[in-house]
This record gives sequence, C-alpha cells and structure tokens, in this order.
Amino acid sequence: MNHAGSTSHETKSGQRVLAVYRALRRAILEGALRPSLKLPEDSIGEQLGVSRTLVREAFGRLAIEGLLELKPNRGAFVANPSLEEARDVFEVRNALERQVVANLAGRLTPQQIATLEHHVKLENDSQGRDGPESIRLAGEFHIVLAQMTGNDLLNRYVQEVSSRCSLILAIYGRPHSSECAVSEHRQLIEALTSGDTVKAETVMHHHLESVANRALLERRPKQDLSSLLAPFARSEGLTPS
Amino acid sequence: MNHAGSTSHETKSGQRVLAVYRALRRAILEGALRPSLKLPEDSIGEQLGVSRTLVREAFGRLAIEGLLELKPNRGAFVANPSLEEARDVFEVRNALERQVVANLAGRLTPQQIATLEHHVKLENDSQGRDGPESIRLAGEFHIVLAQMTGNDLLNRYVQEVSSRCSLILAIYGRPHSSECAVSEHRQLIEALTSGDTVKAETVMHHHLESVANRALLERRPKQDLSSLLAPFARSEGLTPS
DNA sequence: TGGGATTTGTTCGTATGTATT
DNA sequence: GAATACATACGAACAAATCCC
Repeated sequence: MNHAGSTSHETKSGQRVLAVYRALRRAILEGALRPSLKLPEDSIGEQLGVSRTLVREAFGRLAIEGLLELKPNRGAFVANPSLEEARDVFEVRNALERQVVANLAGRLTPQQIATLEHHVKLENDSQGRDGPESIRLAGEFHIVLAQMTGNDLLNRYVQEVSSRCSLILAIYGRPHSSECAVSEHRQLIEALTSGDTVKAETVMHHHLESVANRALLERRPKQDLSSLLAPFARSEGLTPS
Repeated sequence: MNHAGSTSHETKSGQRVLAVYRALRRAILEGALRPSLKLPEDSIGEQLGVSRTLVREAFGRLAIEGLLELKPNRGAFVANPSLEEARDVFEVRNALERQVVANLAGRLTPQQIATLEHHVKLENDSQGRDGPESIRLAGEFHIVLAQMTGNDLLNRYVQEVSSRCSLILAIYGRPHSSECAVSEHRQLIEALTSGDTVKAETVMHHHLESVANRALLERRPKQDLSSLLAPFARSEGLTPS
C-alpha cells in the first residue's frame, strides 16, 4: 500500500514517534551523531523510514531535553554545551539528586535495596572492559534511584539532566571515567539503608562533585575543533559550519 | 489571502507556535480553561486561526509542562493534578529553589536587590485588591529570583514548576491565599543580602512550606464540579462537557 | 548583489484507531 | 457484538525563508 515498508509489524499507531525519539537519543548519547552536527529533517526521516512530521516532533522533545538545538528557519543541530552550561547542568543535577536521597533515606524496602545492590554488581562486572556499557550502567543507577522515589516529576527531571550529563561526558569526559564510581555507589546505598539523611546527602554531593570534576576539570574539551576554530574562522571572514 | 485574519501584523514565521503555546498557557493558568476540560485540536486551531499542526505542537509542550494531559487516541485535556501530584510538585520546587538561594546568597548586586525590593513593593500595593494580579506577582517573585542565578536550566525548571503550582493553586487554593507571602519575601531578600546561605535556605524552605500548606491543607478542592458531577451525569446517561 | 537550490514552516487530505450506539 | 461516528496520527504537497554560488 505504501512504498516505505521499513516499519516492521505495522506497530500500534502513536508509538512510532517514540521510536524516532529513542533512536536519535541513543545515537546522540553514544556519540554516533557528534555535537554541532546538523540534522536535516528530510534525511533523518528517510534514514528512519518516517516522514518529516514525526522527525519534527521528535526534534521538539530532544530540544527540550537539551540534546538538540533548534535554530528557527535554520534547522536542528546536535547540542554542543559549553563548559558553563555543563556546570549549570551539574548544579541542577545536584539539587535534584539531593532531594532524591532525602526522599529515600531510611525508606528503602529490602527489595529495593536488593535491586540497587544487584545493579552495582552489574556495574562492577562491566568495569573491566571499557566501552559505553560501563558508562551507561553508572548513569542508570541514578535513574533507578529517582524512580524509587515514586515522584514522577522528580523522576523526569533526573532523567533529563542525566541525558544532558551523558552528552557532556561524551564531549568533555575521558573514555573510561567511571572507575571509582562503583565504590561511591556502594557508599550511597549504605548511607541510604542506614537512614542517615544528612550523610546520604553528603555522600551524593561528593559523588556528583567528583563525577563533575572528572568530567570538567581533568580534561580539556576533546574533538570540539569546530568551536575552537570558530572565532579564528570568523575573523578571517569564513563561516564555520 | 487567507480567511482567518486573526493573526495581526503577519507575525514573523516560526513564532506562531509560541503564540499558540502562550495563549493556551495563560488561558489555563488564569482559569479560563478549567481542569479536565477537553481541548479538541480542531476547535482550538479554528479559535486561534491556526491549523491543527501548530496546535498539536503547542499541546506537546504544555503536556511536558504538566498543564495538559495527553491521552493517546483520546485527546488533550486540561490537567487536573491530584493532591499527591501536587505534593510531588512542591517537593521538586523546594529542591530547585533551595538551589536558587544557595546560588544567590551573598552574591546579589545592589541593582538586583533594588529590583527585588521594587517587586515586593508592587506585591504589597496589589495586596489590597484581590484578584489574579496579586497571585501573579507573588509567583513572579520566584521566577525573577531564578533568572538572577544566570543558570538557564535552573531557570527553566523553576518556571515549569511555578506553572504547575499556579494550576494547583487555581484548583486547590483559596482566592486570596497570598496574604502573608509579602513579608516572607522581604525576609528572604534580607537573608540573601546578608549572605547567610543556611538562613536563606531555611527561610525559603519555610516560605514554600507555608505556601504549600495554605494551598493543600486548608481547603478542599473548589470548582471541580465537572469531575464531581461526572459520575452522576454518566450514570444518568448524560455526557459531561 | 542577485538568483537558484535547498531546507524549513505550514496546511490539508487520508487512514487508522477508539469510543459510542 | 457490529456498525457508526468521531478524533487523532500520519504523510504529501505548498509556501516561505535561508543559504550558496
């Protein structure tokens, strides 16, 4: 009936936008689509086998999450957050996750504790081999925590800032910068289980601070030649992409 | 050229989605569109002189902000947050604004202090006459504070939760529930100016707590006749609007 | 500077899915 | 339970703006 048979199974209507959104999200967070890269609606839609309408809608969500930058009449570009924006994101993340632990301290069920400990074990196992798996798990830990609060809004915000942080780490972080994270996660579980709210908040704060420091201080930006060169190009009358 | 000349001045293209978004946002927050009211894309678009595409896009943003609920294949409805959701919102708001004051304490410029004091004066003046003006100003105070941090993400989140809180107050709050807010705002400015971070955080916490309490504890839901009557109407074979 | 090509912004028609009688 | 009616989801074509040569 139609020419683009790429959609398998004739999925239930209304889910395809989400599929596009998730595909792009993964592609960005895993670095397949590099920062500042332009994403034309047409080619993306063609690539994914959907029309521009859906691509545009997915773009909207990704822009709100800060993974894409939408310039009016110019198109969509993969976000390339500055160092200052990166610091802002970590500041907000800190505020949100502080609330998460305040909410959870002393209230974790045995089942939840088991879930968290299982997750940390997975982190530990994947630590040896580098690659995105380890980074993904380290980030997921925080998302699992947020989900356990049962506060949907808090959960959504944490998920958003986590996405942004992943992108930031992809830009500014070094390949395997999650080495000590596992032990810090263990400390956090212990503090939460003991019910000491203040200690849990402190541990979380230090943990996020160290993550931010590893990402933002130890390394200079990698692979942002474009933004580095932009001022020079402009002063020469050139127009950087 | 077209039949619906409602858009004045032939506004620059690309801004019309924002116009739709803002119009609906105001209409909801000012109570013109009551909670649980259904908003068909078609009639809204007709009313505003735009096509369903733009309406749909605006709906998406409003849904993300929690002002609209988008039920798949059912349509868009003005959000009608439950008491539990309301508490969740206030919890997140507390976490965010705590960060705002932590960011601002002792760092306000004289000009910023003047701006804040001017704002409080406006609040005080409008306090006598009831009406939405007073409520709007009280909410704006917090938004102004967030803007002063210079943290765009924090600013956006505070704006979002403020919107949600406005809706919650419209549902659960009593008409002029912002009476003591002015003095609390004055205390906050003083604490911020003195540079005592802990005290500023404490004041903000108490302030938000009292706002939440005034909204969520002292009153039962008002003006949700529609949802109250819905079961009865349905059992009588009627279709509530 | 100007014109053509490309891309976005928008509209509208059709198909599909859900609720109702 | 089937058919009707309605509303959304989607996609293709049109119009406008931008970019590039």
